[in-house]
Amino acid sequence: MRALVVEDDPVIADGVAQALAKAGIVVEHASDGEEAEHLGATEPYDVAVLDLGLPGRDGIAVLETWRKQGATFPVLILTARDRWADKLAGFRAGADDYVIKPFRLEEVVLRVQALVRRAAGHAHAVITAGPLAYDTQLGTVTLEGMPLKLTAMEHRVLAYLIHRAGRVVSRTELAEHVYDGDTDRDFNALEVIIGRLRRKIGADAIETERGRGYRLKR
Amino acid sequence: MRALVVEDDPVIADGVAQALAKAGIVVEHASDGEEAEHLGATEPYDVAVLDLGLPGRDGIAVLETWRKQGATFPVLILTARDRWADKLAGFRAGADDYVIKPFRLEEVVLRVQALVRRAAGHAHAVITAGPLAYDTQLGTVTLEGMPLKLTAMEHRVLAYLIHRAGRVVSRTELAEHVYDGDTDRDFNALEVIIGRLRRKIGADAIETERGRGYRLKR
DNA sequence: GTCGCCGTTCAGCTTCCGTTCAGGATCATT
DNA sequence: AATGATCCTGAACGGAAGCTGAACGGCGAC
Repeated sequence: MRALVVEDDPVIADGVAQALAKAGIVVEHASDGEEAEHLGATEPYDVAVLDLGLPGRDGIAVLETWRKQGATFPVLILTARDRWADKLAGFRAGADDYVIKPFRLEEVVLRVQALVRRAAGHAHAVITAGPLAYDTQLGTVTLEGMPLKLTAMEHRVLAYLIHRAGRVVSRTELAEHVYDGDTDRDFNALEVIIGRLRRKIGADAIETERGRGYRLKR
Repeated sequence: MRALVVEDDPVIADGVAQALAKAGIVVEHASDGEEAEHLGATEPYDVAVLDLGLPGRDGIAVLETWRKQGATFPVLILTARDRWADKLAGFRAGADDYVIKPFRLEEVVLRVQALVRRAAGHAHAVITAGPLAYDTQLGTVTLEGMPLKLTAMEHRVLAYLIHRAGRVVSRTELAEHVYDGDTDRDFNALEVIIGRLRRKIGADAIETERGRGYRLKR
């Protein structure tokens, strides 16, 4: 884990940094808005701790810049100001949590960990097989980055093959996983699906192991 | 979006429920720990608001049970107790945020929305999908900058789709998140809503994945 | 009360795709 | 090479999935 701490007061900055480090987080530090903007927009952090009371550039403006540049890491805001308007502005700018000074270091660590934990919950789970990539979250399959247009049945078959890429999958096994329950299994239906898939993803992507089943090239 | 509010004080429960409802969130309510445990473990909520001061079963225990059962929705904890130990225990048990009583209803709504948004993987308070932009705090949707006039139901459906933009959303999933647990679900009602949405935001914005669901273009 | 809005229901229709069929191609075995 | 088994494929069918216009009915506003 990698965190950016934006804080001009060296005492607070040091305290937060050490507390986070003790929790196993790699900490980098920016002491003014410009440096913060640059680092946050270019480096891949997992979380940022941002003080609003910066000299010069406003913390909210820094956050807005980050978000405009496409940074998605969660941001915990530190502030001495307890005013409603600040909270609102912070949330609107894309902050994820708030801690009011003075605070306990443990609280900051806990909240940072909570943010990281939740943000990690949607790391994209992508399974690849050769030029194919199956995004389990989006429910889409791409071929060399290009999204494939698949029917429901084709999708089910290909998804299963990708999960078992490199292994021989018998027709029986395929049918069991692709059809629910007690459908009459005529393998010819599957053969047709395989054929249509081959036309979409390349004829040699799915190999036939005669008498044993199919194998998707890895 | 669908939220579970766990709160034994009917006044607070009602206030929170109404505030969330006004923000377009479907709210269900549990007034004791047992009911809360059961609902949270079986129904697919997008967020839960949990009071720690429950009669009988402890709120922390409820949360622990949820997490043990694999519930992943974010949890906002309400508590009158401002003691450090409670916060710690709450975060340990898998809470995502904290609000101390007495609180402003707006703050709860704001934090709930931030949690939902973050849980869906969005950093900024304004979520965009193609020409659409959804302001999670104002609750407004714009199409190429022009504000859209949507009915309550259209709003709920579109908001959910925007949170899941690019993903295939099954009719079942959609129904589960825009209706409360008691309503009979006839997909045809959803089809009509989708049709009306398409007329407002463009026919090709929402793609039909036959046999799998809908997908809002990103 | 009465009016208007909106969520739902219904019926009819269109589109799509999973399956079937028949014939052909390919392979293993002798 | 012959034969039988296995697998492929183009075409077509039929039913399911989804769309839509219209109308109903409930509910809140005035």
